[in-house]
Amino acid sequence: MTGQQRARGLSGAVAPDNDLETAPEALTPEQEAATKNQVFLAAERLFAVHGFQKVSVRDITAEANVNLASVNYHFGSKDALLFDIFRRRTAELNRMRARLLHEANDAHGGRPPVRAILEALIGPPVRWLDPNGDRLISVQFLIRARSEGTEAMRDVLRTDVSHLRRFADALRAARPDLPEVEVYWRLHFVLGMVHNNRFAEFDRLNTLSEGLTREDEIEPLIRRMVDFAEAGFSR
Amino acid sequence: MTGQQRARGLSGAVAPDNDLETAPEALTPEQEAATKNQVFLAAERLFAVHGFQKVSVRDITAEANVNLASVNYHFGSKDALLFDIFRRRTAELNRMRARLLHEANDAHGGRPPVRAILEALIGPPVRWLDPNGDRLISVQFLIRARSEGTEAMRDVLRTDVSHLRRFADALRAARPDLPEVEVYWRLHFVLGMVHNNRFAEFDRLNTLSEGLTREDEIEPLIRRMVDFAEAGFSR
DNA sequence: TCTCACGGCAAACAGTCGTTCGATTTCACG
DNA sequence: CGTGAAATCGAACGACTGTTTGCCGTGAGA
Repeated sequence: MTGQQRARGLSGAVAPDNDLETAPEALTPEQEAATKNQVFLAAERLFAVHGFQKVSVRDITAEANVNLASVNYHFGSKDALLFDIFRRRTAELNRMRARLLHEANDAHGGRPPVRAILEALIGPPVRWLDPNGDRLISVQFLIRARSEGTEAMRDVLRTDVSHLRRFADALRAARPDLPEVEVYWRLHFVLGMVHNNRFAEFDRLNTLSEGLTREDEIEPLIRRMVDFAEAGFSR
Repeated sequence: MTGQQRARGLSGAVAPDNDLETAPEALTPEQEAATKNQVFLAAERLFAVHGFQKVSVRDITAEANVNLASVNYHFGSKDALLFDIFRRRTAELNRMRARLLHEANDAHGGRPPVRAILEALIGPPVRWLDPNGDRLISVQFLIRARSEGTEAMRDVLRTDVSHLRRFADALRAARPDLPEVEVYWRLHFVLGMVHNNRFAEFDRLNTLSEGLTREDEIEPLIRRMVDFAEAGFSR
């Protein structure tokens, strides 16, 4: 990111003809309460599209139309803002996955088949890819966090596997005939499939297939991924 | 990356007791010819481990024990150095894959089965993961380039799919019964599996499996990946 | 009406970045 | 030995980074 313009407060947007009035341009309640949220959303969007290191605090505050100091005032630091976004989105995704896994447990007497487990694992992050939803940015952010995140984020990713363990346990229960280590490897492969759903990879796939692939058709994509992964588990 | 020490020439490493001699410490032939190569290798190693934006030119030249200006003198710019590494390693990988695909063609009368194609696609980059080899850094660099690369690198990745097209064509020939679009999607899934083989992901997998998974056993890993992918293509 | 904590603001801070400069050294070649 | 091109050197440049500072306007509660 190169050309950035000075972040200006909302009062800077008044029409230039009422200079004498100099009305303080009172902020509406939702506006003044929304500054922190505007920063949050602008940062998530910019980070998701351009990457973490390439987006400066000035880029964020300019995009959010707030003052430069807002990031440090509301979040403490740029890294803390990053971690805040990461933590919230990760929690949302984990909650969604856990609920689907729980439902699969209920529907299958505590022992869901492989396919139901994979649907709970793959479905939520892929459903977030829907361009008609408002989650596309969030999932791109999370995918990026995996390779470009701060030290704190990488620590969480590396050490906090409690959520994944529930899926690993469920898969082991569904395939007790399989050596344990094989289950872990196949889970790793499935996660690789999911994490590969970046904008750039879709672009490349579209170039290769000459427009045949349509990543905006979400449910068919989920079905394809679950089909592929289930087949991978079938032996 | 924080603490960097001033890059010093090789003459700075002379023993301190022969100050009077002040011999110019003549560089051996391989040393003087090696400056560009030292920069290349140091940069590849640092980029592979820490990421592109986090490594400064000063970090590189300090690691390579050369002068700060060497990067710009020999490569033009930091981005050009990055692109040079990317281009060379990509060409090597593509050559290796193409050779295996060619051999598979010869061995199967021009129409290799899915498994042979997948082995040519998966084998080379995973074989580079061997910690006993000298390619581990290169493959980690290439994986990182995929999400953190410069604009020029992303352009290449997005538009130059000529190499992948040979694999897509081979897979379509091996599975003429399959709708074309399904082949492209499954190829995308396989590539996702391959690109997920990062240090951080292995760390996470090891935490999850409590040390059961051994990513340094290369051939078993290749077999697992090909098994999984072949099964995914089996329907 | 006064008070005060809160949030927004412009400006500056100290540090790091990639890159460039001019001088010096090196070394093959005549 | 002398010459010139290539390579290396220390030092600096200007731009950009995240963060901090001091000031100001606001509005709810005493």
